[in-house]
Amino acid sequence: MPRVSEEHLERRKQQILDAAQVCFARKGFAVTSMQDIFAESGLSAGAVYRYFKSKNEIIAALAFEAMAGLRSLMGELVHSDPLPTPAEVVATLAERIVDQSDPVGRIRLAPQVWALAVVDEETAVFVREAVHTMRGRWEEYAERMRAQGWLPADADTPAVAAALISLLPGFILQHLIVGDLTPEMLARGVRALMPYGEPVRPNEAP
Amino acid sequence: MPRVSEEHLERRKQQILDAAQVCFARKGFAVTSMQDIFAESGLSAGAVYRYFKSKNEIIAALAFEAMAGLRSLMGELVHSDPLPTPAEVVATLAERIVDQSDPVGRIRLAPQVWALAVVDEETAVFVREAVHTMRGRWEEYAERMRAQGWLPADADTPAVAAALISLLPGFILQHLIVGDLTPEMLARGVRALMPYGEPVRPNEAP
Amino acid sequence: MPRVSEEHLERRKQQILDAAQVCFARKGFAVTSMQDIFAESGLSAGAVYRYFKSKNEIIAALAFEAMAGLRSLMGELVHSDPLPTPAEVVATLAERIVDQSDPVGRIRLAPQVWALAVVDEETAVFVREAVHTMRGRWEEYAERMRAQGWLPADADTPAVAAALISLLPGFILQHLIVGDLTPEMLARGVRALMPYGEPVRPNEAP
Amino acid sequence: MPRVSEEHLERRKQQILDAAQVCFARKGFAVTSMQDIFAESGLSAGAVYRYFKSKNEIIAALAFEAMAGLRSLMGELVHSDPLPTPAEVVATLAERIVDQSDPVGRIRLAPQVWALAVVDEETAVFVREAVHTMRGRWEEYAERMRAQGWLPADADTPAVAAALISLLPGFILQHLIVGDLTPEMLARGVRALMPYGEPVRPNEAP
DNA sequence: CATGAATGAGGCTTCATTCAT
DNA sequence: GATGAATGAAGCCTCATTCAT
Repeated sequence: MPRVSEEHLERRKQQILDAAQVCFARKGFAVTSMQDIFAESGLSAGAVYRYFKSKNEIIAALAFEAMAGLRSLMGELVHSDPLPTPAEVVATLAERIVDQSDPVGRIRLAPQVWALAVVDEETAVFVREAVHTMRGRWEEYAERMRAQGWLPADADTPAVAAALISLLPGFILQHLIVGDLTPEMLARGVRALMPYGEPVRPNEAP
Repeated sequence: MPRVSEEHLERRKQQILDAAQVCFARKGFAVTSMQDIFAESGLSAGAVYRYFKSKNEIIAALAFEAMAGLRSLMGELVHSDPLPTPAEVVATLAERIVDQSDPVGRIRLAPQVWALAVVDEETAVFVREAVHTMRGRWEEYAERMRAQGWLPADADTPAVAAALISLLPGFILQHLIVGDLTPEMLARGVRALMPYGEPVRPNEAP
Repeated sequence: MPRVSEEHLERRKQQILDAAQVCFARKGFAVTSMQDIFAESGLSAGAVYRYFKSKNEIIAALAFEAMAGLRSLMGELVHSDPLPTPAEVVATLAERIVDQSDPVGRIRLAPQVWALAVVDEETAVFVREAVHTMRGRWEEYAERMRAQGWLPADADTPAVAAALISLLPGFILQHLIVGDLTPEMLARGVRALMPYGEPVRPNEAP
Repeated sequence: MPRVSEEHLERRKQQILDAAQVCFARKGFAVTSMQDIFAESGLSAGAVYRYFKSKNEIIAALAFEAMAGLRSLMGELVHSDPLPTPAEVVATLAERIVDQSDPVGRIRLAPQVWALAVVDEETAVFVREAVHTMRGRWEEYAERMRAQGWLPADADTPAVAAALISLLPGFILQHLIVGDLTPEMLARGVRALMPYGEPVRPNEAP
């Protein structure tokens, strides 16, 4: 029978995660110290450790959130009607990504999580999970493309999904690190390469 | 053993970098300790510090090599004759990437470097540099695509380059973390989306 | 044990300074390791570093105290009534110095501080400050000497102050290093050279 | 049967001592590393270690030289004719000290040596030795003072010597650290306090 | 004789975590 | 529940010294 309300606990937890997120986005998982998180959250060491057993648990929670965020990003697009072109889908996603990449935005954690997943099996597990879910969404989309006649009847839709999904990390990195790639530009490139719905197909083989 | 040859020095430096590379690929920049590198290289602390002023300098050297490696990967492809389709280019690159992703392969460092670049300006500098060079190569390729009639005459080739290059990080991550994406599968997906050179274009707009 | 009293904190700080003082008096600033201080204080590394940011900060605090100690030594003497002779003043100061030169006495740090001040500007700053204050006191004394008729009316009292103050480092060093110079002996020498208040002046020029 | 001439060895040794002296004067014994000395001397590690068994041996050699230098400073003054007043002696010595306190001057080592002597018995040994020799010189001087009638017949000449010698460290420190005490000023102060040879004694006792 | 690469103990400091209050 | 002082292992790096060449 908890003395404090469930929501109080939840609020505290979120307060810690928010602070940690700011720190991690600023300095990365490794360089951020727990003391940084104490300071940013305004809580004491003991308080933070009441809600999270370890720094790794905070990282894991945030890594999970970051992946979940990416995953949820592409939820509804699949079912839009009429079927958006790949350029349109990509543009929409890229815009959402840009929205979340302010200095404290969740997206800034994505590259940290990927790097961690390469060397840490525990992290790899739910990155894989997130990728699989996302691929599922893209597969549905690829199937609608095929139904639309945008792909051959025998097209390998999982492969198409994998290819389309591959565009996103590249956009995120170019956006976060290089900083000069806009959603519009990406969409323009994709549209040139995959001109679905364009009045004239320019790329007929000779 | 003083007065050693220039190449001895170079060999030592490489010995250290190789050892560090193994450690970093295994545990990441942050978790790898200098002791790990001493042990892996078989050298003493003092010896390593004769060649590199700090752990950061080793990381920087390796990060640089990793980006340079990625960059050099796509050197000649641009000039192949006849012009390879995007699917072919991507397949070739993906194969090279796979070749280099064994436990000690340089590619395993790429995600670490990206993560670092997001929070460390110094690293960001040469990641940017590498991206710009790579984009240059892809732009040449995009221009050849246009010349070939695969892109509209007014196609935004820098945008096309940015879009195509975006595919690679996604492949690397899916390959390293999820492990189930092969070069062939990626190529299949790309070919379905960009069927240049196919006898019949299936995806005519209605 | 959080939320401790202000005085607890102060006590801890003093505990550390006391331990450091013992170590420094025994082995000098350079040879004393932080481990020595941890052991002597009975505190852990982390505890010590909670109160002092670095070894240098401990040295600085102690160096400051040592100089402040010397300075405060000669506070009241100046205003004694009737005016003590230089020999009396010097004897009194030397006695106090002897009192503080037991193995844990602050005076043992003075030579360390002087040595440091020669090569470290930061230390030099407050040694200078201490010297200036002390000279001020001696100048007041010199002025009373003049008023007493012990100095010519046009005597350069700052110069007299500098000369008198010069006797102290020499006494400290001879006491600490050679060990055979007592306050009485110094006073005897000074009295022979400056026989103020003696019934007969023996040193008339021919 | 040495392959190289005796004087070559001596020259090398001096070359090393000179370099070490520069380093020590600049940064102090503790902060100066052997690598600093290698660099300053232009010799290799092996070369330096051929002439000195350890860093401590270099310090000892230089500490000895520094004390010997101080000692030799006051050699001939004692026998000057006619007998110089204390103010004159002190002025002359102070001038010599100033001459040697340029950035690489031997005098800058004196405070280092004193500090070392307080904590290191080996150093203390020859500082004591130097002090004793110097006191011997000052005693001769004090005896001449007495013969001159400047001191009472029963004056404790060793005590007078100790008192006079005490003035020097104070001058050295004020000169090196505070920087505003000139030989002239010191002499003025001493003359006011010990007006030997002045036409009129102002400080007659009542 | 000289070189300078190599050693490795040990120095200073940080930081995730605990627990008495 | 909350606090924050305390812990101590471990990290990075320096440096006096050696010795193969």
